[in-house]
Amino acid sequence: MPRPLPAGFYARDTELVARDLLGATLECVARGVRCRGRIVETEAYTGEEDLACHAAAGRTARTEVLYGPPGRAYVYFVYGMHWCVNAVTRRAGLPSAVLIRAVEPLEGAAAMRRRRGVRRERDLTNGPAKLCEAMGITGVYNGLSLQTSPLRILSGDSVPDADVMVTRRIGISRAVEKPLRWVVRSSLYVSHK
DNA sequence: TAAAGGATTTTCT
DNA sequence: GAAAATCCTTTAC
Repeated sequence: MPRPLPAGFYARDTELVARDLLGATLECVARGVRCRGRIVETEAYTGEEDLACHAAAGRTARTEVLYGPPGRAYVYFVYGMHWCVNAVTRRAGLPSAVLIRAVEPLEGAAAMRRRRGVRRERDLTNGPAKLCEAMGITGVYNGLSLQTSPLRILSGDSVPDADVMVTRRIGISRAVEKPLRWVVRSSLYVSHK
């Protein structure tokens, strides 16, 4: 049986955590229904100096969780309608996190279809807000430990380096300095996107 | 397949 | 007041 990833897993360099989260299992128990998905795409937000990271705005009510201990969920609301979920990384005081960008349904696909509406199977969870809607993840989970129910990340498959793509993504429109973000995804996701 | 525009509200300037 | 760690639909090629 898979076990929750230990606290030490998250207390490392954010890009490493993003890489190693591939293949792990995201689990959410909402309204008594358990959904599980295999993580296939992640994105690293490295800290205050990363202008694309919410922590670039400094310590505010919104970013408080980012400044807290690693291994907690940072769930934020964006574009007036979407939720997205992150795993907080590095020690308390260093605000950084890994955005879960896509999963492959492993369990609870029926509930996912119900929440998302009738869609092509591939469109169920292939985006950061799509997977939250599918699994029932909302702001009520913000700040919770990822090692305990209802929202957890469990050890999963190890993904060979050969099956991992790493993209150094540059740019947000308004910034003078370019922020750096690291997108990491498995070829399994790429192949059927 | 790609590009463009709208939805909708929180957040910080 | 502007932009946002997105998604969906429509329109064009």
